Amino acid sequence: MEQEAFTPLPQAFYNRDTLEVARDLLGCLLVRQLDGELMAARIVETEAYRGSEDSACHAHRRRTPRTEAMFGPPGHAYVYLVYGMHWLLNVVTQPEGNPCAVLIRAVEPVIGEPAMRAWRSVAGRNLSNGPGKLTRALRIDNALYGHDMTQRDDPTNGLWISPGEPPGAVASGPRVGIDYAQPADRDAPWRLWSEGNPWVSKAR
DNA sequence: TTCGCGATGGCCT
DNA sequence: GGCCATCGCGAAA
Repeated sequence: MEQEAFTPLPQAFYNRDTLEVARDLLGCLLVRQLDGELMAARIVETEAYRGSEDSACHAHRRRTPRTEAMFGPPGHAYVYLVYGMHWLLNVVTQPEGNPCAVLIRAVEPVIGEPAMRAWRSVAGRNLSNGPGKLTRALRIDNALYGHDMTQRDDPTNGLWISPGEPPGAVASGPRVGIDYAQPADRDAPWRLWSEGNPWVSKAR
């Protein structure tokens, strides 16, 4: 059964140090199913956001309705809107109550690329080489806020991550767009990507 | 190819 | 009222 190849990563995978999860997610498959149609894309770029100790993390200051999902169990989705128009997908990490997450910043289409392009008609890698681009290609928005990505509860619709092949080499650098953070957090090399992969987002 | 900038809305002060 | 974990357009080169 082909579906066997797309088993969701278990909660234990996410219930670890956030930076380790961010690294280990590289090469894994982000899987989206809509009305039975399966789409999958390899994760090639992530960023770690490390809770109350990280001034770049949305949950750094206090618990609010928006960041509620980050305080929940690991393996659930934290989805939010940025710049008034782009949905960004994060996966919650660490034990419940510790508000950490990994932002998925770029993916490489593997299965169902035509379906992604049918929904989002842009040229080449613009399909999914950025955090707001991949959510549009895979049709991820606020409806998936708090979604449990460790289970397939619905046989025809869902969002989860399956194991994949680790990249040959992992590169790292400062995270994007967090100039407001404390210098130590702003400069921390917690953005990780598959070295040499052309689908990695371009730093502006 | 790169650069400059407008769009757009929820959250936080 | 200001600030964004961004994108895509048009212009310049």
